[in-house]
Amino acid sequence: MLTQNAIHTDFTRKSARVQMFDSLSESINLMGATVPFSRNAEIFGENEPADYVYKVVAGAVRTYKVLADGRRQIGAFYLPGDIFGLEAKDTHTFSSEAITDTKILVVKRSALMALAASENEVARQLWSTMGQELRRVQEHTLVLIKTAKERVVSFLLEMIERIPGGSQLELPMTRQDIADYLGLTMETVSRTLADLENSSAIELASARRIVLRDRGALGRLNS
Amino acid sequence: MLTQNAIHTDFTRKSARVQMFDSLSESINLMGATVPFSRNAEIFGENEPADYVYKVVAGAVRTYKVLADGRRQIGAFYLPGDIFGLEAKDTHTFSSEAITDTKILVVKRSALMALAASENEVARQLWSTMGQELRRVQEHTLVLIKTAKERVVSFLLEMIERIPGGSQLELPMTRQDIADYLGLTMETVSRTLADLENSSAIELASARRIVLRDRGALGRLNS
DNA sequence: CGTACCATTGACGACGGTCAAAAAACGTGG
DNA sequence: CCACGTTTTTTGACCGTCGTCAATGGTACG
Repeated sequence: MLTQNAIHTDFTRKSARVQMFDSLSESINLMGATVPFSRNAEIFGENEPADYVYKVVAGAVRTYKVLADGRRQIGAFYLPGDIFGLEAKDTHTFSSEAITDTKILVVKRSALMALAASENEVARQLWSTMGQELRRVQEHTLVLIKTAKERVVSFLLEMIERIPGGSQLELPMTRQDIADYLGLTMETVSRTLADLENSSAIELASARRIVLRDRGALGRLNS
Repeated sequence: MLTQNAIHTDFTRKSARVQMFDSLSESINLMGATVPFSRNAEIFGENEPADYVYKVVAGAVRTYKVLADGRRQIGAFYLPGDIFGLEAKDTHTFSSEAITDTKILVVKRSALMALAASENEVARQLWSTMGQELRRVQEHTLVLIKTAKERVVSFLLEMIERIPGGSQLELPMTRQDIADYLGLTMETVSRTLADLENSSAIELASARRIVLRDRGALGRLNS
């Protein structure tokens, strides 16, 4: 993917006046090119060279791997503001796709690394971003040993934290995506959500619109 | 933990002539103090300040988290040569214990970071070590969505790669450790190993000594 | 308005968990 | 070095959760 031109931008002057607090994110804003991806379009593939780093502007992204027999594991969902595709080695370990029509900032990895060499704060935040990612994945392994109900609740609580909108949850992903993220089948996800609605912990306004009615109950169910 | 003195070493002269290929590991060798931990001793605890970085000299280490209801998830096993306890933030996310009597090199994180600031190669390898760790955890999430048999086979194949000794596998950890690493019960681990022996893919010389008899079969079972 | 795609619901069975007991391995001290 | 107590591992019986297969219902988009 990304065979286009348009990726290259002159950033030498801009990067000189990088902010001190969120300089990594700011640098990507300044140096990056905005690229649109339509629903289900591949952003990068497993084992492809990791020449770019990405930041979601609008929409949502999933990273995933597919096992030999077709089972798919979704490693993470990325939402507006999230940085992804950052690798220590030079190839991507996961594939990634746009979940909905999505706008993504794309920046050359080499440019970011070069900037990190001179701007200490950028280097520090690259390190910190990688660390956050490591924590996220570690937390995810904890979710994968829980029961189906606990996994679904964990997912809802994770998303309510990350998607703005109070107790209203507008999900961009399908039941199958949720299932592959949680190591369940979509039938089990669907049934579990129905259960949670029956116990009036949540309300399914529509399939993709979920209202968290009783967070206390959800917290208790989260193991 | 680690309230001792003995951690401080003068490394300024030594670090000046650090090797170029495995400088991080070498630096820890030079700067670190060797500390013995006996079987089941805690090395560091969850949420404790991450002031030190560790490298296994001899023995084996597990990192883990315990959920509210007592379920334990082992995040990783570390064997001689492995570096662990490296964090981006300043507290540990997992606890860690010695599996057997173990010797561990301990080095101040601040010292390592200071060295990284001047020695570019050390900084590069810190980055790379963190990246390897991220990959390991990502691979682990893939294991956690498989069937019991596949998980056990994955475990055996991982360990045969990491523990020297050809097809002979001398495991330092208990069935319970393996179970908590794989998200299974120890009964299921035990039964699955018995299955694998019945199909003559492996041989249980003793509980902790396993011989991989048919790697082709094991590879096929690994999904 | 029709056609995919997506989500829900039902029936059923298997995989792996739970509880319990026996067997084996290990370590310690007499 | 053996005997004994503790820990670890194995094996058995049973059951619940979640996966599978299948059909129906809902939603969105051209």
